[in-house]
Amino acid sequence: MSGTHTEKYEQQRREAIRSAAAVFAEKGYHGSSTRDIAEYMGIKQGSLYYYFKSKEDALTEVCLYGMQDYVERMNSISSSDQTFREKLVATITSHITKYREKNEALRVYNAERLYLPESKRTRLKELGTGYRQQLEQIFAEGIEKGEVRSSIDCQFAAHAVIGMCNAWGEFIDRHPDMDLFQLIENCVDLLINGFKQTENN
Amino acid sequence: MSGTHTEKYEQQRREAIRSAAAVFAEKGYHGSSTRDIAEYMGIKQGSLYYYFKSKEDALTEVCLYGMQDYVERMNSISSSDQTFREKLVATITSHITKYREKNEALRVYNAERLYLPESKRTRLKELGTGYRQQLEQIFAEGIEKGEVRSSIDCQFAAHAVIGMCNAWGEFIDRHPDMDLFQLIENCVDLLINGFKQTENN
Amino acid sequence: MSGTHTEKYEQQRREAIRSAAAVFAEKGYHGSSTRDIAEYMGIKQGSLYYYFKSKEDALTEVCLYGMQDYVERMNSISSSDQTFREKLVATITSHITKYREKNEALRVYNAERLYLPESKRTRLKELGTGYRQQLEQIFAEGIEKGEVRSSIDCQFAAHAVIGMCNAWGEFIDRHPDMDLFQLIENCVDLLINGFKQTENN
Amino acid sequence: MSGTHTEKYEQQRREAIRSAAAVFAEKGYHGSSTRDIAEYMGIKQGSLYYYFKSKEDALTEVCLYGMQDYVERMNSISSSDQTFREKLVATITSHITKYREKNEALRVYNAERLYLPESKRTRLKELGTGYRQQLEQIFAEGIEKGEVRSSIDCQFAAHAVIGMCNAWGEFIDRHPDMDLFQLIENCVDLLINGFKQTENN
DNA sequence: AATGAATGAGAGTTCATTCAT
DNA sequence: TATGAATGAACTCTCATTCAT
Repeated sequence: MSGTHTEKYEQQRREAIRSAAAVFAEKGYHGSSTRDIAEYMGIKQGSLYYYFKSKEDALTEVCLYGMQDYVERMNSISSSDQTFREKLVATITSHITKYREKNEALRVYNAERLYLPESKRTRLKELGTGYRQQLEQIFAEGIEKGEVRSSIDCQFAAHAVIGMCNAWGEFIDRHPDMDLFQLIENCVDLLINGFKQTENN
Repeated sequence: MSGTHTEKYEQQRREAIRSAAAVFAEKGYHGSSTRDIAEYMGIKQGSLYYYFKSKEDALTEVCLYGMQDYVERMNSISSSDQTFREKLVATITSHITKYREKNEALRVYNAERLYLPESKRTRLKELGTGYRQQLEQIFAEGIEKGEVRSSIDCQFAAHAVIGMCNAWGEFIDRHPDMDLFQLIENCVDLLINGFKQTENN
Repeated sequence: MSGTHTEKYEQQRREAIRSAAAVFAEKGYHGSSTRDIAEYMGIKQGSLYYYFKSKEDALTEVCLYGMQDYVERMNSISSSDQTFREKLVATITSHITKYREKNEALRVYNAERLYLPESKRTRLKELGTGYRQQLEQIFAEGIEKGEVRSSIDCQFAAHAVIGMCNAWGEFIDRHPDMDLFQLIENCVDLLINGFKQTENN
Repeated sequence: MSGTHTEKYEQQRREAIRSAAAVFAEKGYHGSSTRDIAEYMGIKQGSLYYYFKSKEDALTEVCLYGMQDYVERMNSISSSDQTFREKLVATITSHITKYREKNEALRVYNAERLYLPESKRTRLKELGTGYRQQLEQIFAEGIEKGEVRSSIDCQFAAHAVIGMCNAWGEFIDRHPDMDLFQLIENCVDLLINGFKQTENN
């Protein structure tokens, strides 16, 4: 891909993806027009098609973009040698702060990816599945080390963490004044206590 | 409202709301056309306007409809004389099973209400706030009775429960074979343990 | 088809087909815009889609319309009990006068049908083939009765007649003052002499 | 024209005309994009404008190119000292084989020239008229020498030959397996017999 | 000699909405 | 109570064309 295009092109293309992310995040995929995106970017509508083959293509790119470093952070968390608790804290922190960093692309991924046709969703699904599996693995290790009670279903646990983070993500997006530090602490507290080893279990 | 219209009209109107809910839930608000809704209902596109002033009006009605008995159930749970645990179980069960009963209206409320202009959202906000406050109250009582540790922030707790239920709701909607009983049990387990009184707290 | 729509609808639809025929005939399929057609018909662009599913659909209908009574006339000629010469005269007359009657639809069929996807062309092909085969049959009879020399290839003959008529059709369309009577006579003369039995053949 | 440009330029320009011919022939004038033409030629869209002032200009050039050696051949046939029959055979053979040689430019001339504005069509008309007049002259000579009956209208005859050849040209273009030799023989046979002197005429 | 980037106009199509019947 | 017919605005997308480099 790089090599076939000039530096300027790639730069503008990234800009286009970011613009699409911002607009989709605000108005939703179907609620956004290509003119909206172009205007946000400061070019004319028709010129968008120099960077995207179609509006759907734009959505695909935004979703991929949104997942990428999200997944990368999980890779590094998962492969580190922290304890279960530390890894869980890191995961939650990473996930929630991404929303505060206004990572519109991730929100778009969560809210709009289902509008993509199956064929364009395969790569996205792989990324999502990869993320979840690493989180499951963290829980599995937690059970091994006795930090998590063995009755916990790792799949359930992973989904629950992700779901809760996304829910809070949406929330803080609409409440910009919220104290993230306190929120993360509360989440960690809830989840750690909810999953941890108990005397009689 | 009632009184000016015949019985049949009201009946058809409810049918129109349910149709709109079904279509919005499947395709999203902007992705749905008024023709889609009319077709789903078995009437012609123009006839919809006999029941809705506009498409936006339809969304408003759907969201209200989606919230109504959801909130009502919470009213009866909240005012019953069950224990904290029982109330939490009832809340989660009510919330999650609503999704399995294909309560499309609730999904639409969660996913699309933000497309409504502020003015049309006031009543919805009141309902949502009411729901959350009752849930907060349940936690407050849990703390009083020593079933929940006092360090828990009731607002946080309520939001967390709602967020998690919605997340699972979306999930089971895409996984129709999932075992709801097990899921609810896992949720209850996580939340009860996550919030409950501990020795040193 | 009839029965599902009102009388007015069918009437307007026919009007739409005629308008499309006129516009396509003048500017070609790709050179015509749906706005052109609508304007010609005296309605607004968007309203066209009440009568056609797409521009391509309009082309299909025009082509079918153009072939229909053209083929019907051939049916009646072919099944009459005229002599070979009379049938040939009738065919040529019918074909050429259709162009003078400003049967734009037939011109469109000839010039633009290849832009239709294979799937939409089957019915058209059948009609065209039917027409040609009846003409071939006329020649076959001519041979039997000794009016056409037996060395003539009926397929070639039929194609030649059709091709020549179309060529003249285009021509007279651009030369509205031309004397059709003389032209038809010349064509008949050429073809009859070209195909007729000779002493040494 | 030559003199202001290098050799390479003229070479590339001819290549551009041939490319435009090929693309126009396949998709029609309005159905072709300048990008199609450029791609066919192996250059970029914008670069086409180095060789053509506009798309319309390209069409003009293609039509001229298509007529040129077509007319030249007629010149040499017409000025040779062959018999009427020989000249007719040569004309038909030349015309029909041009289509098999995939002379796209000629097809484009026939199918698309009417899209050009009057002003750009004068030179084309001259060429076409010249061609036809030479063919008329051949018939006139045929009458003089008693090979064609005197009642024949030379204008009609010339048009008829051209029309028939074009019709078959289009046909063989869609039927690449057809036996050209047989076809030409049939055409000659039809036309010679159709026009020749008869006992009683 | 050729291109990358951009544009403005216009294409086909959809759709919320209206209204006479 | 419901519909057929129409509309106008908006939409996604294409394309001929320009021009600095």
